[in-house]
Amino acid sequence: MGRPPCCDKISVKKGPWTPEEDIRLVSYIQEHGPGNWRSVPINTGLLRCSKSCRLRWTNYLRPGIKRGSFTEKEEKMIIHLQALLGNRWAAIASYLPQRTDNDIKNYWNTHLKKKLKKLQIDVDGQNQDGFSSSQSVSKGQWERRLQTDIGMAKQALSEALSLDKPNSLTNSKDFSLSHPYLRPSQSQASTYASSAENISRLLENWMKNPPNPAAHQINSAETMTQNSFNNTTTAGSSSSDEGALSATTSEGFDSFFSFNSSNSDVSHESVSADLNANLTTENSVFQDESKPNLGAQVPLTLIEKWLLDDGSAQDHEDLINMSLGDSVGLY
DNA sequence: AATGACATCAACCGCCTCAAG
DNA sequence: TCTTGAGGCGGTTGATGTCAT
Repeated sequence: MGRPPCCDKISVKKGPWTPEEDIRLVSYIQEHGPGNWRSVPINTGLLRCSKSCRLRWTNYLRPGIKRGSFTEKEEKMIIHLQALLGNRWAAIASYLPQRTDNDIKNYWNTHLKKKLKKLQIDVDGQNQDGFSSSQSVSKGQWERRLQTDIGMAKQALSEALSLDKPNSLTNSKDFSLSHPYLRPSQSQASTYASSAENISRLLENWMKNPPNPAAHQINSAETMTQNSFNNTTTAGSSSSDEGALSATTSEGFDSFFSFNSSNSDVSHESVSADLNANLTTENSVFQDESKPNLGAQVPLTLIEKWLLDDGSAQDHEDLINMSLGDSVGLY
C-alpha cells in the first residue's frame, strides 16, 4: 500500500512564494512557533504543502539567516566539513547556523565543486614529473594527515562535549560569525537585503498598521514589501546588519529569537555521532562525494595549502574547536 | 538589440528516520 | 512488534538572471 501524499496535491499551490504568503506564514509562526507543520496550511489558509511551509520557513524566513555571498572562511569551513562529513548538508549547516543546508548545498554544487576542481587541475598542471598527483602523494602521507585531522576533531569534540569550555566560544574570534543571535553588529558588508529582515520589518509594519482586511489582501504585501525594502535601504546601517534587525524589530520579534531554529535541531549527540561515525570509520572519509574518497581527494596538496595557508591554519583549528563548541553552545 | 549558453538558487520530490499508537 | 505518518534530509529540477556572441 503506497503512502498517501502528505498534501492534497490538487489544491496545493506550487512555485515561488508571494510576499503575502510569507506574511501569513511568518505571522502564524510568530504566534504559534515553528512545528506541527501539518496544521500550518490548515490554520493559515495557505494553499501550500506542509513541507513547503517548513522549507520556506527554514530556508528563507527563519530569522538569523545570512544571505549573500559566502566569505572565504565559510568556504573553508564548508570544504573542511564536507571532507569530514560528506554531503550531509544539514550536519554541515549546524556548524554554520547562519546558513541553511540548502544554501550550503547550492553553494557547494555551484561554486566549491568548480573551485576544487580547478585547484585539482592546477595541481595536476604543476606535476611535471609525469606522475599524477594521486601518485605523488603517498597513501601513507594521506593517512597521517587524515589521522592528524581525525585526532584534532576528536580532541575538539571531546573538549566540546565535556562542556567545560564555555569560553571556547567567546574566545574564538570567529564564533560571532557563526552565531546569529550573539552577534550584535558584525559589519558583514553586503548589499543583499536579507529577506528575513524584510519579512520581519514587513510583518512588524503590518502588525503596527493592520490594514483593513479587504484592502490588505491586494495591497499590503506589495506596499509593505516596498516599505520594508525602503526601510532596509534607508536605515543607514548595512542591510545585512543583524543589529539593525534586532533594533528595529525587537518588540515584535523577540519571540522569534527564542525559537530553536530547525536548522539547529541537530543535537550535539547526533553531531558527535556523525563525527564519530566518520572519524572512526577509517575508509569512510574521502571516498566519493557523499562518502568522501581517499583516492579522489589525493590531489589536495594545493587545496590543503589553500585551506591552511595565510593564517588559516589557525582557522583550521578554530573551525574544529569553534564549530564543535558552537554546536554545544547552541543545543 | 537579439539570442543562445551558462550560472544561480528557490522549491519540489521522494526516501529515510523515528516516535506514537 | 507492527503500522502509520510527520518531520527531516539530500538530490534534482526549473525559472530566472547574467554573460557572451
